[in-house]
Amino acid sequence: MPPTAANSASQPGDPPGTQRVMVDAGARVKVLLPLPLAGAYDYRLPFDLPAEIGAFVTVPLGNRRVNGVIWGPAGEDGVAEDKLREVIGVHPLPPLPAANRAFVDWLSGYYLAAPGAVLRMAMSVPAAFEPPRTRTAYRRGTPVEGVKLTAARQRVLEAADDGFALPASELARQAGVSSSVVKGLAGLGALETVQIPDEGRWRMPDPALPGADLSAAQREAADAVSKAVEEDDFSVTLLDGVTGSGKTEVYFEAIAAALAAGRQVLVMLPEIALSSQWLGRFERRFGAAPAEWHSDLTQTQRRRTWRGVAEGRVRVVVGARSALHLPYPDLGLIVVDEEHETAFKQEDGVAYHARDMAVVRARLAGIPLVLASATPSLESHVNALDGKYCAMHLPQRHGGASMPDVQLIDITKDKPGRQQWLSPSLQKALRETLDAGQQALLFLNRRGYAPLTLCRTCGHRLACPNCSTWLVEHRFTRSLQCHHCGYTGRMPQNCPSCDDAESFAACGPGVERLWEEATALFPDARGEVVTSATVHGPLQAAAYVKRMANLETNLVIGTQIVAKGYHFPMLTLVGVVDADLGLNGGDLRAAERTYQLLHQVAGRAGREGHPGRVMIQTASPQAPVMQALARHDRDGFLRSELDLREQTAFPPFGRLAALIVSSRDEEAADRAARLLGRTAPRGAGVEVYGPAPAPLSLLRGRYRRRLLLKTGREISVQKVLRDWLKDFQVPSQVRLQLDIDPYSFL
DNA sequence: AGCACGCCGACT
DNA sequence: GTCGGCGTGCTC
Repeated sequence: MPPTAANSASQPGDPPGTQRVMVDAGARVKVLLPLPLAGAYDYRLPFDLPAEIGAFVTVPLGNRRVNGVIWGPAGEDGVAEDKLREVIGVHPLPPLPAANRAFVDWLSGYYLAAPGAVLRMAMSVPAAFEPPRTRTAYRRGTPVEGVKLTAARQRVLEAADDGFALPASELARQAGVSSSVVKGLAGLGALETVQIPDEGRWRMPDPALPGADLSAAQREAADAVSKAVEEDDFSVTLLDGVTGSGKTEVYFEAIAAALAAGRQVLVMLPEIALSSQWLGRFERRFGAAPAEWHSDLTQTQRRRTWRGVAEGRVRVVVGARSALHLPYPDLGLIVVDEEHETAFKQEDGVAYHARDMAVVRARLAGIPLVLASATPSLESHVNALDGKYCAMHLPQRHGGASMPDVQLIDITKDKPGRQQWLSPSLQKALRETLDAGQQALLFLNRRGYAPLTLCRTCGHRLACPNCSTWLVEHRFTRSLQCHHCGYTGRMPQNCPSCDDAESFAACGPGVERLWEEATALFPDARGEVVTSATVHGPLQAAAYVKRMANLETNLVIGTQIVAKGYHFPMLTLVGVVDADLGLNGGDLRAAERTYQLLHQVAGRAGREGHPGRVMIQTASPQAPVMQALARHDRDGFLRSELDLREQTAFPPFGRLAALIVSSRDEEAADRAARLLGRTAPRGAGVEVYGPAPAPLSLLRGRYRRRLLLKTGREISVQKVLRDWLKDFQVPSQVRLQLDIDPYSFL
């Protein structure tokens, strides 16, 4: 290749969609490193090392070598010549696609994060840059005299006759023999052993396989999203339909269209680890499993998938937030299922919202995006109302199942007994359901036995040593836990304050305590507590699903992990024990989240001919969110929430950014926060609240102060923040975190 | 993020 | 006297 070639579209073996833009040989180049540095560093590209923009390279940094990406030409006016060092090597990989590079820059600019910190998410697999591991494979060798040709051996040699090297197991499978025959032949020299790269084999999902029978409404929506895929331009479709209305089948048709066009597809699910039913449906529809991307993968799986995506061999990725950063050379469609889920908001490291960034990624790549939800977020709902998103409604439950009857129970009137949490009417309904041989679910979004333990003698409360929170008693594991920092201790015998024995009183219910109450009331029930601790990982989830399907369990007491995913036809009663739980805390989205969560839990009740009923225990049955749940009036609820946000100029009618100042030294955190408060920007459409102690004023041993910046919709919070912080020196031992569009107000 | 440099406590 | 703690600062 001529080293000065300005452009070349692609190279042989490149995945489709690859654009290679060469950098001048010998030129200065900007190399972005996956480190939290202010910007890209300049390096010299050696004359004998051709490379293109986006190439993955190794460069020297201090006394070590790091991998990075050529971000572009640098010009001669960068860093001093005597500091400039040379690029060491170029990795034999397709370059990071232009859309990915633009995405890194965009995300970094929007969330005010170092571009290298964003790139790090795209380069999270160090092993991907190392030469592939090899595995032993077998192919035809030169014929050897004196080898006894049994029938089995004959078949193996025939299977190997095409000259392709195959692993022993694969060759044996083709020949219909065991792999010992293959290894035996290799030992005799009749087969040649070679080392082949261990790159993983991906079966192609087949879009031509027949899809599900679609209702008229589904057909219309499926046609719309498939058309969007064929138009191959940026668009957002909001698929809005209740649980069971068949959203998945609809967007499967969009996936089929993208696959038929030879493009890659990304499907984002909020909690991929618990989505085995989804994976099964995909495999039945397309005849092959998608590649998974989530935090439970091994290093080897990560390497294979990362490279499979980069080299275009992986066609469909289903993953959590981080799947957004994989180096797709030819992405043709993104689907975000359960788009309202707060799990899409990443809180640690770079704080970003994966659903919002999926929109950006689609826009930068010029491809369609499908958002699916039974309870769309207010933001998406507004965008649909404004015509920015194309809204497709799927009105009915597919297959004729009716919506469950929702009944509000006023617990101030229909009172549970002392130290009890099940109201008489919910108890009665449970009795009826169990007697009818059906299943019931009690939902309480609180792990453990009791959220607070205090000493009856002196009033001392058991608190976390690292956080301003109460410790939660877990009786099953006989421990005390902090649900924020992971602190675990043993339940003390005596009060740590007054040393009185047996003086502890549990306050309030957790699922374990509810289980105690329920099994005392219904000794015949086959009850089970389901939380992230008791059902951890796909195996335990599958075991739980099996116990439910076989009616081995008929009473589930669970936290929010039972809210989604699984459908059990005999589950006909859902009891929400404390519907008001999520409404405290002054969170902007508290009511919205409560609606989404409870609607989802309610959707567990009744399916396929068994009508379900839902009983919601609340102290404020007149609250708009409770009324909306009872009347199935989602749109009315969204309207009232929207009005509220508009009056208060909160998102999406205004913009928010949070500044969290934290330090192990409380005084230092206070000083820094006060200084920020004094230099806060003011002006039309700009308001700053605080500093105030953050809702968790002590978290993981750090004291936290918080300021909130609120601006009008037309004002860029990023610009205001940049101007504000331009001259602010963050003191040592103080950390300043920025959270643009904060969700959690903790 | 690493890694070196640098300035104060307990050890071969 | 050194070994080593982690605070601070730099890496093209």
